Amino acid sequence: MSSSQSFQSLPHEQNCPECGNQLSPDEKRGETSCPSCGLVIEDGKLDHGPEWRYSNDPDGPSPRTGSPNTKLRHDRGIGNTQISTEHTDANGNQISSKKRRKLSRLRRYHKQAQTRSTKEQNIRTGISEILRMGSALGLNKNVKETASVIFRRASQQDMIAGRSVETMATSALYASIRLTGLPLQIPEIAQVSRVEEERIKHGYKVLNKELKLNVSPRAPEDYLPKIISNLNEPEMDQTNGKASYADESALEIKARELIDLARENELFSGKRPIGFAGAALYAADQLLLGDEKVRDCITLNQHAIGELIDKSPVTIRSRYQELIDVYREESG
DNA sequence: ATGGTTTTTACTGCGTC
DNA sequence: GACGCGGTAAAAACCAT
Repeated sequence: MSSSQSFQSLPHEQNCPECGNQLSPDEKRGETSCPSCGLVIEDGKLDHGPEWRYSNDPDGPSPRTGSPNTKLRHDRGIGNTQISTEHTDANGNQISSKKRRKLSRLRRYHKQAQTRSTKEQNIRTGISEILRMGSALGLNKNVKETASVIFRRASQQDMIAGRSVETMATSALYASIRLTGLPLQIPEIAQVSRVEEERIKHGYKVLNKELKLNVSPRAPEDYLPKIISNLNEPEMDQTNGKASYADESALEIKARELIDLARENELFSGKRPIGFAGAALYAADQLLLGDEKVRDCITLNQHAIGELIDKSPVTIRSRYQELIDVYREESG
């Protein structure tokens, strides 16, 4: 199902999705926020590169050790520190029994600190779930990291109590997917989660509200590449050829045009965005073919599109009609 | 739970191959 | 006759409250 093409993230917005003002990056705090409404777009944008210098470059940063800071570990990676059980120090000298006792005590504290609270434990399992599901869905690191950040914040604000870690982890992943604009829907995520769809939906709602995630509604365009990439999948009827116009990019461009038109005319309210995406492709195909009745492609009929986006042909028809109406209006 | 809206289901007729 | 398409009424699903 997954193709590399369909999971690319969108370019970052320069303007606030909330109020439209120019965004200002705050280097010190490592976040990009809107000066007008205070919406934080990118939080914790730190340098996660290796914290050591490669050579004896005297101008380089002072060398620090340990693995790079990452949000994908419940303790951001610093828990990798180990206190050796060897009875010798770094130079191979014996350690006194007094010091050994101290070290053993430190070791114990350290271990406790790693998973001290149940909160930390929750974050640990939550994030490992996010990683598991993310990998199953073929998501890139950014999406998983964003999901982890959301999950961590949820935990810090005591939103996990009373809900299952699984639920909130899945919901955080879905929230991250929505923020990135990936064309994945809850049913697809539920397939790799251990949680029912309804719970994901609810958890996502809670996250959205409490953390003020400010997710914009789905853009129908986001679905186009995914649908198009499935148009000529091998599992589709082999007797069906390709479309007769030049290439698929023409189809996508036309479909985008139709969707833009629909947006200008405020047709989206209440309707499933994916329906517009499917219908726009259908309409684009019709328009591009024009009067050319003969075509070797029947993959783009209402039924086939409906199958691809899991909607009925009736829905395709309705959206198609709405799209064509504004299109005809526009072009006289 | 409820009520408004959208989507689906099931059925229709029409034109084309 | 099979197929694609358009329309419709009623049922079902969905969603905000």
